[in-house]
Parts: sequence; C-alpha cells; structure tokens
Amino acid sequence: MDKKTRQRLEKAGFVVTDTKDFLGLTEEEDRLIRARVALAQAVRELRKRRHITQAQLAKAMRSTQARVAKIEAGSPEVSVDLMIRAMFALGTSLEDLGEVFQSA
Amino acid sequence: MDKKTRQRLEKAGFVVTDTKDFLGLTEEEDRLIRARVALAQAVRELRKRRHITQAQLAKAMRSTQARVAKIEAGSPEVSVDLMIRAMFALGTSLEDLGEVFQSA
DNA sequence: TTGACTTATGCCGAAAAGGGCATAAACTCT
DNA sequence: AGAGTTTATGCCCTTTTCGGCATAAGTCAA
Repeated sequence: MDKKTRQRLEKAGFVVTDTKDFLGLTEEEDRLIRARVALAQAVRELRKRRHITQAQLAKAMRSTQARVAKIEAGSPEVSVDLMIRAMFALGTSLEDLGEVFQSA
Repeated sequence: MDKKTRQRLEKAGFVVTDTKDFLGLTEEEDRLIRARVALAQAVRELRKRRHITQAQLAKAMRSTQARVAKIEAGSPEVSVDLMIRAMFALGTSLEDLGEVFQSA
C-alpha cells in the first residue's frame, strides 16, 4: 500500500496495520511465518516451472500428493523440514534456498 | 584438504572421499545435513557472541536447556523448525538466516 | 579440591507431524 | 456436458519431536 492510499484511509477513519500487528505476533513469530509463506510459494513456483505435478514431486521426495498440497498451502501442520525437503527434491541449491529466506 | 595432500595420500594407497560419498547420501540428504550443521553452529556462535547461557536462550524461545544443547549438537532429534526458532530468539533477521544456508 | 555454574545425555508421556487413504473440488480438453 | 487429470481436505494411525525432569559430565574460580 502506498503512502497516499494509507493517508486517505486513515483520514476516513480506518486503522491501517499489517498482519503482524493485527494478530499480535512477536517479532520471532512473524519471521517464522514469513519464512514459511515464502517457502510455500517457492515450492509451488518451482514445481510449476519444472512442469511436474504434485504427485510427481511427492514421489521424488518420498511423500504424498496430499502433503505436497499442504506444503504449498502453507498449512501449519507441515514442518519447515518438509518444505525444505521439497525444495531440495526440486533441485534447489543451498545458495538459492538462502535467497528464499532473504526475500521473505 | 588441499590438492597436494590429497594426491600424496592417494599415491600412498588411501581412498580420499567426503562424508556424502562415504555414507552414500543422496544429494538432497547431503544438503539437508549441511544445512542442519550450519544452523547448529550458527546458534552456538551467536549465543556465545550474545554472552548468554543455553538456559537463558531456552527461556527466550520457550524451550529447555536440554533442547538447546541438542540443537547446538546438531542432534537428529531436533527439527529445523526448532533451530530456526533459536536463531530468531537470538535476534537473527531473515536476511542473516539466509546467509547461514548459503554458507553451508 | 571443592563447590557453583554450565553443558550434555537419557528417559518419559504428551503433542506435533508424517504417510496412507478416500474423496471432494477444481481445472482441462474434447 | 462429461471424462480424465490435477489439486484440496479430512480422517486415522504411526512415527517423530517436544518439554519436563533427573543426572552425569565438564568448566572454572576460590
């Protein structure tokens, strides 16, 4: 949201905030969630770029299609470990994995 | 190990390899382990730089001293999630976290 | 050396995360 | 529209990971 829009909204009586403040997250929780969301997106984008289905990725990482769907959805019931395994199964280097966190 | 040393050893009949090949790890497994080791080291170094004990870090991240010891030991029974929580509790940014992976 | 402090290891029961499976929902192509 | 494919959800049971706790082992200063 740009500054002008924000000022216009605030003038109109709205309270403009971000998800972290709105949900009352600590800085640590916020970072963890941002990292998870970034990983989820990265997995989906990379998988699509490779032109493979969730089922194929699942096989490559010895998991299931259902799990991959949950990974990409950023479901809280999947661990960062599993997300990273997905990234590696897609051929991601440690270098590129690092960038995913940095872009979060 | 530098090239000269390696050649000397091979001439003497030794087989020089790395842990990945020796243990027969896949590329994915190797990357995951390297990432975990790098995280473990990063937690310990950062904690020491902050001059706090394992117990203090444990409290900050709502875990236990025993867990922190296992994190720093790179124990397979601790998840990457927990390691990352430790890094964040130590004040690490997403930017810096990314670098930890890249240096692995 | 002994006593405080810190770190390492092991065990337990509880909670989280995983795979397997079924099936619903969404999307594609003819 | 309907069949085929891909993705999303939910449930169950098993495995993994967790905190809590006790205690061993290591460190260091008095």
